[in-house]
Amino acid sequence: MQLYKKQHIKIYNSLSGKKERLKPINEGHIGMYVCGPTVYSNVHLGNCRTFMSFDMIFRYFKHLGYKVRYVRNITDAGHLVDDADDGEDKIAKKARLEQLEPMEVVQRYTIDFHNILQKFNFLPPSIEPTATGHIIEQIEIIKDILKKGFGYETNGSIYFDVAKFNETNEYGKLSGRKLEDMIANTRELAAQNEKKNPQDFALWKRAEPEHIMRWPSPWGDGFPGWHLECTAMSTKYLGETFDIHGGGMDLKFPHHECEIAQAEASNGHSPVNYWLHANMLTMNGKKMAKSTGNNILPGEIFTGDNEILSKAFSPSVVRFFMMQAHYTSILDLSNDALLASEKGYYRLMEALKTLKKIEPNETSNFDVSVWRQECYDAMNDDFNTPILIAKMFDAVKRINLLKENIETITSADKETLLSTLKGFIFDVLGLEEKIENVSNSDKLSGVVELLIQLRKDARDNRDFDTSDKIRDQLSAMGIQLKDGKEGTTFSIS
RNA sequence: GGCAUCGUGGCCGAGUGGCUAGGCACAGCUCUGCAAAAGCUUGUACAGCGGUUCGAAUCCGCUCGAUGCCUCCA
Repeated sequence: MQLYKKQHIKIYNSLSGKKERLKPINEGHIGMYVCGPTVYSNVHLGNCRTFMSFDMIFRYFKHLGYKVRYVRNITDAGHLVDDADDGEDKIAKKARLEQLEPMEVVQRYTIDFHNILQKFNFLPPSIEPTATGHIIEQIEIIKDILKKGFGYETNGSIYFDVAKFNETNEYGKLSGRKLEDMIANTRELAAQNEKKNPQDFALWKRAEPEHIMRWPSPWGDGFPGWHLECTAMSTKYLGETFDIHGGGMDLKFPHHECEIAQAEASNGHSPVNYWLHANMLTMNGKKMAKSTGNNILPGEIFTGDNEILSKAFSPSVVRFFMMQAHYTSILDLSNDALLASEKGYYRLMEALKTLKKIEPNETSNFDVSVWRQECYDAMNDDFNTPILIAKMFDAVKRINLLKENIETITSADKETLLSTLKGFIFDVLGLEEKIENVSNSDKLSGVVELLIQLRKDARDNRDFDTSDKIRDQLSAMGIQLKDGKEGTTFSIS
């Protein structure tokens, strides 16, 4: 039997503001769309947190046995830099600055994006479509919206008529805004001459002669508006109504609001059953964003090459750090927080190694099945990874007690404990065991074992100068010796 | 200015009415030749002020503070 039949998930739906029981449209199947990156610069750590949250959610669905189609797009066109009326495409701007073809920019940063995600041990999405690959679909949606009377053309650009839409639908329901308030609070912007109302947004923009990224359309050469690509690609691959749409909190308005409007205008019904929004990663208490310069690149964490860091941190440590906070909470990055996570992560990994070596007994005094269900309960409650990790540490404590022969465990319970831990730590949380070069590791282990033996000999002879020298110098190299009842073991950090 | 969210012990961070979250750090003890590792013990925190309640970190109001969105952004 599939796990999902027993484990029932509640998720916080941004649209209703409540936790709701997840009921997929088709039993056993989940369709999920997440807004991907705009590939005009290196992906920063804040971006990674959002994608990591949805990677964890994707992993948990798969763990439960769901068949998931996970679509995460690449925005490689259509993102305007300035106000829509005199905007320039973000990709095209970067291309001009760097004297590159737009697609050269796209290629460079798409590769960077994939490299970073791979280091973080992300699972690839089922489909990773690009905006430029779906111009035709986008044009078709615009035609449909025009036909239904929710759009209008001005000088070769098409805009969405928000006021008209709001007569029959509710624009602003996702972000808790009312159109009247938005109108009352609109800032005075330069000439909005092409739009009927400032709230209207572009579905298609006319391309000026100097504009490099351009496609033909029934309204002349141009390029699609930013919000449209997600509607086009999610509809194409997941259908007019699908289960889950995710993205960063900052996309709630206007991007996701506009997606809802486009889909409702064109299809006549709501596109998404559950809206999920991942919260921001801050640094020094401020949002991380490319535009403000307050950001850190993943590569800088892996090398320690940033002024806020005292050392380098591995991708798994960063992942563990992020998983210790709930995805809907703001998380603040600091060197101290990373150091604390690193210690905890190593302790968890050590316990896992220890468990493999535990000799089983006739009885257990640890109710593994109760603990196991508590782990699922944590994840079923809106993917509460901090609670899950607390449960993992409950197990760590038990394992260390087993090591000390204070508690006992049966062979069957040991297997359940081990497989559950591995399932959550590696499959769901996506953490990785430190992978050492195997051949080097074998040789190194032999050398360390030899030194441990020499140290033991020295200690037996009460030659503590020699024994301490071995211990301290190994420690200085990052090899820690641990004296236990069953002899000495070591770990390499 | 408008709309949201949030304010938890030294640090990070769970927790929506009564029952020990967890991690890191710190202290004491056990173990140890001394350490480390591991185990045990200790911390009575919920921005402030009022209110509801037998009882509130948790509900309501106000104040203060922080952040996000309102313009590209995960």
